[in-house]
Amino acid sequence: MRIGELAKRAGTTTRALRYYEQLGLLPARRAGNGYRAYGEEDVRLLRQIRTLQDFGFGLEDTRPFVECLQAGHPHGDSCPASLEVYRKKLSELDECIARLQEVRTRVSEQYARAERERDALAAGAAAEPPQCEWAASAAPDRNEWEKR
Amino acid sequence: MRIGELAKRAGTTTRALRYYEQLGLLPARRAGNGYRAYGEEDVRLLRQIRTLQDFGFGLEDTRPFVECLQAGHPHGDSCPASLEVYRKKLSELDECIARLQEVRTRVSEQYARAERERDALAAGAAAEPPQCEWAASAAPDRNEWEKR
DNA sequence: GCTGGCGTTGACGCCCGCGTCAAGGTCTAC
DNA sequence: GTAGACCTTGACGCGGGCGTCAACGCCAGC
Repeated sequence: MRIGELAKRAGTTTRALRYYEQLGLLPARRAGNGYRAYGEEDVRLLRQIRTLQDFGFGLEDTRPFVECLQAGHPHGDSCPASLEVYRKKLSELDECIARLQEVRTRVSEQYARAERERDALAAGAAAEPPQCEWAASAAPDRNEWEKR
Repeated sequence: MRIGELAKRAGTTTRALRYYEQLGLLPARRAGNGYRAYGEEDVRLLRQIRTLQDFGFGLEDTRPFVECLQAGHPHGDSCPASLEVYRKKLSELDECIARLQEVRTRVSEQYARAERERDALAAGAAAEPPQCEWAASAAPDRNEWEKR
């Protein structure tokens, strides 16, 4: 199988495959004409990589899985190093989720406060609706709360 | 106030300030010698930027807040455009958190499965210690990872 | 023999928010 | 006058995962 077909079968691009080879993931044999030559096992490797990427793993994090498959194990996660990556990623995910939830809380607090203040202003304006101009200009200048 | 002092007071660096100016956030007056000159109001702008950045806002997302302050409003979020950014960010956060939780679930499933298989192998190895090779290779090919 | 579709390597581009260096100008203190 | 602490602009680097182009080779079909 040549690079184009492998890319198609794994749902990626030739550029990505060459990049993986450059990283030392997914090395390729060469045909007589210099073309890269792949086999069915490379499809598995590649699918393993893509699956982990979908999970947000970086390419380096996929390396233990790939090496595990290359070593002939039934799954990419049949090796201790892969399990270790799982554990690391799970704790990273937990940390990340917690951080995002904390941020979400704080942002929504800010949003609620800002809306309350906006509504308070609108209510105040509605309470004393049509005011003559000199009265308006004599009132505390709403638009210039900031002294410069 | 010159750039170094402003940076120190806002807890950032001169490089960041120059970058903000380049983006059109935080423009600066110039002193006679060409040095950038800042006032107290710039401290407020900068603190607004830094706060939002801590929330994970991109610099462009902070622009409405900064412009709102520059327009003389009491808070960076006193303007509709800022509220709109809040809303957009909240929905982005929700989406992101949901995605991460989904991923977390799937990764932990994979992890659990991989550990079960490891333990099963260990138990099997302990139960029938020396097994012939053809029997080991006849193991059932349990769930494939994923395709896509 | 020519076209077109594959393949090859190499190199630069992108995004974002700066860090870091280079080569110089300005101001203060001794 | 000179050290050193600040300032200026400009330019390149980085990380991750490729996209995209250039310039060329290989091979099948007409």
